[in-house]
Amino acid sequence: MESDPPSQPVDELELAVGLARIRTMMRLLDVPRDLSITSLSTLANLERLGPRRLTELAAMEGVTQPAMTQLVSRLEREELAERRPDPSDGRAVVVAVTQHGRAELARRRAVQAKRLAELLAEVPAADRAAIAAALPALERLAARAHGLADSPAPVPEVSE
Amino acid sequence: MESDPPSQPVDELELAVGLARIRTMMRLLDVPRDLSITSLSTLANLERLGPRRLTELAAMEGVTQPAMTQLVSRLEREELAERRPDPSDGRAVVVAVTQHGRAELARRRAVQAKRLAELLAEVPAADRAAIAAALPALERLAARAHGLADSPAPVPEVSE
DNA sequence: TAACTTATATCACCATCTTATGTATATGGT
DNA sequence: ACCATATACATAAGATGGTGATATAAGTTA
Repeated sequence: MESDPPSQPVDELELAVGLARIRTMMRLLDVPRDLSITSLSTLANLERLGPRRLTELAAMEGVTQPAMTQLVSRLEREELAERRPDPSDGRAVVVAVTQHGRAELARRRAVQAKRLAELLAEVPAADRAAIAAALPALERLAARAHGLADSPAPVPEVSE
Repeated sequence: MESDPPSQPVDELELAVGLARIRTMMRLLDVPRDLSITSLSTLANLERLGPRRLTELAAMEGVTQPAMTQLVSRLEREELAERRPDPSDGRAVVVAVTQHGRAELARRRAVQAKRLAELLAEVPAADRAAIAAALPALERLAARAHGLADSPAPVPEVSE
């Protein structure tokens, strides 16, 4: 759907190395340890995309369905998310983030943002600019990996 | 095209969100599951920085020392890394990546690079360019988080 | 309605982390 | 030189979060 000129200016191998380091960096920036990475990522997806089926969430996170069942149970126990029946399918469960879940996400992001700001302050201004410029592109890249990304209807979301 | 020294043009909150998604993306791109994320990150650090003390590695990865002891034992069992005595300190252990470890790293990176290339092909060329342009900046940012980064002498490394 | 598929849950097991603690080697004050 | 303390790593026991196999209930198809 969009372009692929002759040359690709990206060294994918170097990108793989760099993004792996970013991954480690984010792990180090993480707020203590009371919620797993996968749980947080799932919460973030729910916030971004709206309520989703359990199986769908499992696929997005690249974990098995039983793992997602347990993960959602944990989220529910802490009232960060909730299960709802699917009116169109009695077998299915629709998972939605709660207000508390949103607040928790915001809280953690604020902490990470603060730490990121400290790191950013240590690199050249040109680096900050390059990172800021690439951020939307990185988001779009990440969206591709989700398989579904933002596409399947963001859903207005019923407030709780 | 960029640069604005005084103000910092980075929305750290948005960056936290974006990099969290990149983190999830990298998890999805990961080669199956026979080596943990921390193990891979440790191997990569050893390759990049040269042999390091166990405790130092633990700090870099943000895990406890016992966790690193076990992790290194696993790496050693698979001959991806090895323990060496520290001539200057009888208590200490110096961990080094092996040839096999390097090869394994290269293999995995090649797979990830291939998958990244597929994703990159789906985004606009301008996005690829922006990402390529930001990559060195991202590496430098990640280096900051390591605490030690590339600074403490890259060490020539004795070949095995 | 029987046979099959699909969505989720449950179970037993495994990997990897944590905290608490043990052991050996350094190091510093006397 | 010696004892007290600190440091580097190892070990043990428990928690957490994943996996594969399988159960259950609800849709789907013929």
